[in-house]
Amino acid sequence: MRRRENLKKYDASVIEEEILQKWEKEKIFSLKSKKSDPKFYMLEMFPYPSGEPHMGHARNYTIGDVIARVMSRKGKNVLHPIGFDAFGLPAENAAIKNGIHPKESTMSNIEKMRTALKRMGMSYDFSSEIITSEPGYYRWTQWLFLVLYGMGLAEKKEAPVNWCGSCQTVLANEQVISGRCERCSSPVEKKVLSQWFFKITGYAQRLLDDMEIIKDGWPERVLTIQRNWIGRSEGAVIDFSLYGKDCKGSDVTVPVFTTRPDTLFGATFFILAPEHPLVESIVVGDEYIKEVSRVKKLISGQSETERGDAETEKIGCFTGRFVINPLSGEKVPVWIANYVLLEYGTGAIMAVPAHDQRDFEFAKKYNIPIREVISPDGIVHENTGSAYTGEGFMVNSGQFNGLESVKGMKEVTSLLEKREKGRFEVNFRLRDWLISRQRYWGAPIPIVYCDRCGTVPVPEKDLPVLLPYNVDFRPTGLSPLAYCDDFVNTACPSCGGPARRETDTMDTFVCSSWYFLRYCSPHDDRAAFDSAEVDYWMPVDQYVGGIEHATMHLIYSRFFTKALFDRGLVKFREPYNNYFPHGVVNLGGAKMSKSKGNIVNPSEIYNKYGADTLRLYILFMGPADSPVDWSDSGAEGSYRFLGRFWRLINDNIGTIKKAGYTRGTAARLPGDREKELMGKLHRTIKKVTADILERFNFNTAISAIMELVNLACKYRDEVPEERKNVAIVKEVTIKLLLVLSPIAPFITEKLWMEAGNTASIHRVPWPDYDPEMAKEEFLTIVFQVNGKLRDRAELPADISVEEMEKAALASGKVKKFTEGRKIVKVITVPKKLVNVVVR
RNA sequence: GCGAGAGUGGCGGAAUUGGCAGACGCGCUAGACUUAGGAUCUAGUGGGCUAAAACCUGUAGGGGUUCAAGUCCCCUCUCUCGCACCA
Repeated sequence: MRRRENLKKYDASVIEEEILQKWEKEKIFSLKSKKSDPKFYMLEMFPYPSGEPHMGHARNYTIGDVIARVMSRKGKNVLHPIGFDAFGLPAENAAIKNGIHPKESTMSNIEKMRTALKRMGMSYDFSSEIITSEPGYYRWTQWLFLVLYGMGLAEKKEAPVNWCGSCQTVLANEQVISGRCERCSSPVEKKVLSQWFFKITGYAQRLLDDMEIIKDGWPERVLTIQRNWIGRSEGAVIDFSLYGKDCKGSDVTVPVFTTRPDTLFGATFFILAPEHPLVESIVVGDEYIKEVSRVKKLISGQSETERGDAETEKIGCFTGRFVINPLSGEKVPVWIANYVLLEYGTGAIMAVPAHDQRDFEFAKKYNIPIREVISPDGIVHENTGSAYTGEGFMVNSGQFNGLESVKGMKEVTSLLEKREKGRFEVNFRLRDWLISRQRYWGAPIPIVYCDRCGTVPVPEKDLPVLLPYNVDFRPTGLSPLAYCDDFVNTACPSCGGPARRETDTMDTFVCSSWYFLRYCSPHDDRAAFDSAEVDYWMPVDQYVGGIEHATMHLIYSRFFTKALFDRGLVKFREPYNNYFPHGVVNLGGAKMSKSKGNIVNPSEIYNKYGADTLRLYILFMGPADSPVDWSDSGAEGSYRFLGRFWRLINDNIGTIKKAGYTRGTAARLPGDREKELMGKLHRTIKKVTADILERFNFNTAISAIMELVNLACKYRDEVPEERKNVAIVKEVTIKLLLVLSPIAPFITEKLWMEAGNTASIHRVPWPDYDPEMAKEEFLTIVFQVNGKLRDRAELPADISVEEMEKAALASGKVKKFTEGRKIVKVITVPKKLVNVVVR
C-alpha cells in the first residue's frame, strides 16, 4: 500500500472556512460578467425567512447554484439573485406568542439564512439582495397595486370568501386545500365580506393560451395542474323565467350555466344554491318559508369540507315556485340543494336527473320525475339505475328528436340565442384572486376612503404607505392596523378632507408576483424596475422551485406579467421560459416536520461533513424532480467519496510536481491504460455537461464523475510512479477538478490552489470534450441466439457488420446453441449486438 | 370519480433512440493494514442450482407485438400527486 505520511487529511470545516474567507475577500459570489455576453437569468424561488434554511431549501438552491455556475463557466452573463419573501403570518404569530416584533424576528432570521446560504457555497450576488418587507420594496408592490387598480384589475367587492378562524383572516381560493387552510390546516368557513380582489379571471383564457409559449420549458404535469385549476368549460347560459303572477318578480329570469344544453328537455327540476339572493325574494307562503329556512339552516350547519365532499348526502327542498323551460314551455319546480354552489357558474342549475349522476341521486331521493332525453341507441328506455352521461341521440326533445347529442348542443343553443333565451358561454373554475388580509405583517393596500370622494387611490408621490411599527397585532378578525388611529386617520388625497385608510394588508403572494423584475435593478429608487435592465435580463431563463406553487405563485406571477404587458410596462408575456420543479426531501418516508420531530437540518450536515458533502449528497440522492428520502449513511458515503477525491488529486499533484524536475517522464507515449483513462475522461465531460444542462440529472452526472475517479485511482495505484504519463495525469486532474467544481465548490477551489493556481477555479471556463478522444476504441459486442445472451466479445469500434457476424458465428458458445439447428437469419446492430435466429 | 405520473436487488437509484438489466452509492460478507477501527485498501454481493464453471430464472401481476421488451400495446393490482357535488 502507498504511504502518505505527508498528506493532509481531508478536513472539510478547515478547508471550507478558509475558502469562504478567500471568496469574501475577493468578492466572487456574483456570476455577472459583461453585458455583451449572452445573458442567463437563473432564479430559484426566494425563501420565506423562517430561520435556518431546511433541506428543501438546500435542495432547491443547490440545483440552481450548479446550473448557474456551469452557465457562467460556459461564458454566460449570469444573474443569480437571492432575496427574502419576508412578509407573512409566521413572524406575526411568533410575535403574538413571544412578544418579539415581526420586523426584528424577520431581520434576524434573514441574517441566519443569509449566513447559511453563504456557508453552503451559493453563488448569489448578495449585494443585490431584496427584502419584500422593506419600504424600499413594498413601496413598489403598492405602486403595482395602483397600476392594476388603474387598469380596473383591482376591485373591492362583496363576495362569499374563505375565512380561516385560526389565522383570523381571509384566504384566496388557492390557499384552501380540500377545505382547509393551506398554512394551519384548520377548516375554512365561508363568510360574506367586502374584500379586495385582483381580477385574474379576466386573464383565464390567456393563462391557458400562453401555455403555448412556455410548453417546451415547463413540465407537462405543471401545465396540467394549472389547466385543471383554471377549469375551462364550454357550454351555454340558459335563461329560465320565473313563473307566477302573484309575485312582484314575475318577469325575473334566472340564468343557469350548463355544459349540456342538449339535455334541456330533460330538466325536470331546477335548483338554486341555498345562498342565492333570489331564494329570499321568491319563497312565499308560511309553509314554504319555514321549510326553506329550516333546510338552509341545515345546510349552513355543514362545514365547507363536509359540503364540498361528494360523499355527503344531498339534501334540499322545494321552494314552492316554478320556472319556465324556455324551449318546451314546461313548468319546472324550483328547489334548493346543498350540492349547488353559489360561486360556480350562476349559482343555479337546471337539473337533468337522467343524465347527471348528482341530479339523479337527488331526484331518486325526493321522487322527482326522471326523463330520458339522450339515448345511446336512439330508443327510449325506462328506469335506468344511474344517469347516462355519454353521448347519443336526442329523444323526448320535441323538434330535436333523433339528433345526435353533440350536434344538439349547438343547435339547442343557437335556437335559444335566436329567441334571446340563452347564448354560448365559456365558464372558468378559476376565481378572482382575493388579496386582502386582516393581518399586520404585510404591505398596506394603498387606498383611502373619503366620505365625499369615496374610494381614492393613494397618489404615487405619497408612496410608500408605511406600515406603522408600534401596533397591537393580536388577531381580532380585523386588521391590527384598524386599531392604529395614527395610521387610519388621514387626509383625502383628492379633496383634503378627513378620510380613513384601508387597513387590510396584501397577500404576500402579491410581493412575490413581481420580485423577478426587481432583481434586475434592485436598488432603483425611482421606479419598480428599470426597463432597460428588465429588457436585458427577462424572461427568467431557468426557474427552480417547488411544484406546490403550481396554482398559487406560478399562476399569480404569470397573471401579473400579462397585466404589466398589457399596460406596456414589460415586453414579454411570460415570466419564466423554463421551470423545473424539484422534489421534496423526506425523512423516514414522511415529510420532514417540526411537529413530527423528524428533521435533519442542512447545518447539521455541513457542520459535520462540510457543505460540499451536503451539496454532493443532496444531488446524488436521486433525480432532482422526484421526492427523496434523507439517509445519514448515504451522506457519509458522499463524504467518503470527497475524501477519496482529495487523496487522489493530492497524489496526482505530487506526481506532477515531482515530474517537473525529473525531466523525461512527460514524454511517454500513451499506452492502453492511458487511452482508456483519456477516453473515460472525455466521455465523462460529455456526460456531465449534458446531464446537468439538458437533463437536470445531477445524480447520474455525479456517478459518472465517481466512475472516472475510480478509474483514475486505479491508474494511480497500479501504474508505477516512474511509468506514469504525467501529461495525462495532469489533464485528468485539472478536468476532474473542473467538472466537480460547480457541485463541490470548496474542495475543488482548495485543491486548485494546491495545484499552484492563484485565480479562482470558478472563473475557469467549463471544459469541452474532444469527440475523437471520447470515442471508444473497442466495444463489447453482445452475441445472442434467439434473443438470449450467449457470449460477448471486445471488438474494434469500427468493425463492419459482416465481420461482427463472422465473429459471432465463430464463437464457441454461440455454436453450442446453433449446432444442429437451422439459422433462419442473423440480425446485426452496429456497435451493439449480433442476434442469431435459429429454428 | 376525473386527470397526471410511478412500480427495477436488503436500500437510494442507473439503463438517454426497443438492443449486455442492476451503472454509481449505501448496506452486508470476507480479507489486508493495524494497539485498535466506526479510517483506508482489496475481493465478493438479484435469485436458483453449483466445489467451480456451465445453465436456468429475474424489472408489481397477467396477456400481446417483436429476431429482441424494464422500455411499445391491452387488462389487473398497488402507490404518489393534482382536481373533486364545477353543473
